[in-house]
Amino acid sequence: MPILGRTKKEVVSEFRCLEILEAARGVFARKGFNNATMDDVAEAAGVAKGTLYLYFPSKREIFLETFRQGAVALQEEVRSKMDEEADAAGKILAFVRTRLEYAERNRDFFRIYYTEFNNMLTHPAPVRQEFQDLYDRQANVLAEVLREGMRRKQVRKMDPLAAAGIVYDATRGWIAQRLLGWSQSSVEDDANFVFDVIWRGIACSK
Amino acid sequence: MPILGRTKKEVVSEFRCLEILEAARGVFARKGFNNATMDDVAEAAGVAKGTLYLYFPSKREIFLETFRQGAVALQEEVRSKMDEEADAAGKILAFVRTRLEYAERNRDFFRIYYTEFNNMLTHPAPVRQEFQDLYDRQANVLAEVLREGMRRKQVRKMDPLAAAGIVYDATRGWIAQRLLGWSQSSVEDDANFVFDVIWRGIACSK
Amino acid sequence: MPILGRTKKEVVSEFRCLEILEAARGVFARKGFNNATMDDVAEAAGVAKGTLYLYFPSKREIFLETFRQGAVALQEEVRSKMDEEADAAGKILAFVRTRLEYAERNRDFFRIYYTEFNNMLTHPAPVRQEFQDLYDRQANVLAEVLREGMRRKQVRKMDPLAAAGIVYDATRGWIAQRLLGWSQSSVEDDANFVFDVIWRGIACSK
Amino acid sequence: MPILGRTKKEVVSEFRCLEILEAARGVFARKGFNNATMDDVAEAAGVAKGTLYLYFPSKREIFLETFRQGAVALQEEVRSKMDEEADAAGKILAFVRTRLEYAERNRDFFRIYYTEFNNMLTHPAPVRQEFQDLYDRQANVLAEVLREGMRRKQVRKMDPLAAAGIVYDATRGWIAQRLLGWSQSSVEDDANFVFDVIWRGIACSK
DNA sequence: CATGAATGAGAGTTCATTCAT
DNA sequence: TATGAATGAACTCTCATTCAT
Repeated sequence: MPILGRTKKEVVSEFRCLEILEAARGVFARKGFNNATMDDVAEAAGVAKGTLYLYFPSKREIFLETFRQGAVALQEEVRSKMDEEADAAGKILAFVRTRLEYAERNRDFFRIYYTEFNNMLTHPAPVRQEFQDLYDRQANVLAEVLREGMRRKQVRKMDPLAAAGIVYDATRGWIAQRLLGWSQSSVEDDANFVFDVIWRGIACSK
Repeated sequence: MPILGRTKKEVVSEFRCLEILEAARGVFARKGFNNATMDDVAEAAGVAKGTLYLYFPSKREIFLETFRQGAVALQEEVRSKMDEEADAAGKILAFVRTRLEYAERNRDFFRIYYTEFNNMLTHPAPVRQEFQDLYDRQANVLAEVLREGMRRKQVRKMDPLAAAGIVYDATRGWIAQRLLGWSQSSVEDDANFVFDVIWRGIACSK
Repeated sequence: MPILGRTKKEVVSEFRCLEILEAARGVFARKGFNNATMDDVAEAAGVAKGTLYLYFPSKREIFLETFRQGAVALQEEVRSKMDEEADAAGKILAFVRTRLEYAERNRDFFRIYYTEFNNMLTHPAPVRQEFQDLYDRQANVLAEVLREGMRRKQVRKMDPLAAAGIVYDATRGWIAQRLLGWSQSSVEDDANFVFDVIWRGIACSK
Repeated sequence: MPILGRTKKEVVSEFRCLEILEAARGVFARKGFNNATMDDVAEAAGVAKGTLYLYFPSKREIFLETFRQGAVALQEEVRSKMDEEADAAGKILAFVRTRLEYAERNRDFFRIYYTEFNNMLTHPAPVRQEFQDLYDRQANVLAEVLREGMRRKQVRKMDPLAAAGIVYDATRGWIAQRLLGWSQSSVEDDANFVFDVIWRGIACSK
């Protein structure tokens, strides 16, 4: 008896999926993709090993979904926060701060993100495109902001995609440092610091 | 008949070691640590599997040595180029440019560097310290340059280690982009661009 | 639906365990511990190699269990038969005869027992104690019987443990000879012969 | 220039052989056949691994020679001591005592003897006969002594080979106990004890 | 003669995946 | 739908033996 276009079964199934992904995220973050076993995931999820294969076709796919989920959520949160801001400076600060905050709230995801992102970009062709798209979209949003900023003379003339790359990398690197416990400051302070340096780097000198 | 304190055998042995590392570097870069097998390495090196174990005690150790070698060489090259420069700006540009150049010449090493560096930092305790030290040393050199720059009023007052982190990450990120083929510019141009943004970000505004 | 406190699964699992041990016993008896491979055992048991590791943590542990099983069963059978007898002579005859009979019925076990017992006593520390205990217990039972016999003037005054050693070794040696096919007599006759010699050796001369 | 039918080369070669066997005996005694490596043996002998193969065709053959040597020496010593005695009792005591003494002086050999003797008897056909012969010869000497004793009414009527087996096994077992450190008595006392029990077991009751 | 670097078959063990229940 | 016992290919590492020097 379909309700709101979804049967009860579908709801249960989706819920199970999420439970598994939640558990998997923790396991992958703790052990890394290769050292995590399906037994680990099954145990963490409280289901039998075989059950995992009812919801996902392979270990790799669980992993990727775990990753996708976090990446999409991150991206949406970042875009939404950026949208609330009016100018380039505000948007870029929002970009940096939101990512730092998200990382703080989703350490498991970010640990995966850092340990496996490059892996995925460099090695096995099949998934590569999907994640490159994810990056591209994010970078393009940033580039668009910068382009607009240039039009308004707030940002220096430069390759917008290149500048986006620097914003991205500086943020990314800073999150890694926080994850490794190398920063004692608040997220707020760190975000402001990174933004400050970057913004001076790309802003029109008055 | 020892020549210059080394017998012929020692020379041959060391040469064999290097051959294996060379081959291993390629394999690890192509497949990643976990997916590379000792058979792969042996075949690439043109020796039998057992031979690998005459020169290295384990797969892990081959990998680490591969890594160490590249990291140390990189560090030395960077430091030497920085030493040739007189002031903070010159030294930082040297830092960025030398790393980009080195990456260009040692793509295999950098592919490993990116895919496994975080892995090592986050996961298996035993080696962690060694590679953290490597990073620390590099970061400290950079921080010292910045500190000196601040004293001379060339660099704004800020946490030198934090600033070093940004220089480091922006460079690192840029190299990744080049490795992924996302930049069409010359190393020279890219280095100048990254330096330009960073330097404006941290320099004393006139 | 648990029956008698055991689910069907547990029964099956235990049965599988026994199947594997049975097969392993044959393999180890035929080839010895070192020359037997896990492939051999798996094939003999009619399961895949990986299955062995569902039931036992290592080759060594399969072997030891194989051994333990036989040794414990032997010991219990011997002790029970000895208990049925009233005096030292009867008990010692029971000791000799039961061991010979058991060996006849469990040739595989005894082949292992002879080829690996000393091995275990002399070489690898970890298991040693367990098997030494097994021997000690058996020897002590025998010694106690002899002590009682001395009290009743049926056995000559002598070190009971030393005498127990001789009973033990003579029996052990005789079993080896039977296993090697060097005796044509019946178990009964051989048992009587060994007992006769030993008993005259240790009994009080009238 | 052959002297006494042997060239200098042959003498050196034989000496080298003995050195290797000496070293091998220690290694095999300490680690057992399977766990001893040719590297171990080479190192203990102070030669290169390849050299071992100049003198022996295989690891197995070194081991067997090690064994043969000790077994033959033991047998000769035992036979010679028995020959010095006039009657059955004296000869059997000589048998027991000489073996115990030899074991005391050649612990390495006996450790091998016990850990591998059965191994060789039960498992790999090719060598089996040789060592069975060794046992047979010894047992036959003993049986002959007993037969003569029976003729002289010193020993009870019984199967001489069977009785020889018991003498053999009791002695063998006792040596094992000494090797394991389970006896505190002197060799002399132990020999007398074993002889005493056995002799009463087989002697004509007056 | 002596060496020891090189070999490669083969060992024990792991684990993603399947499938009968 | 859920299970988990079973699978077997693939892994790292060992070591007796060979052979160019």
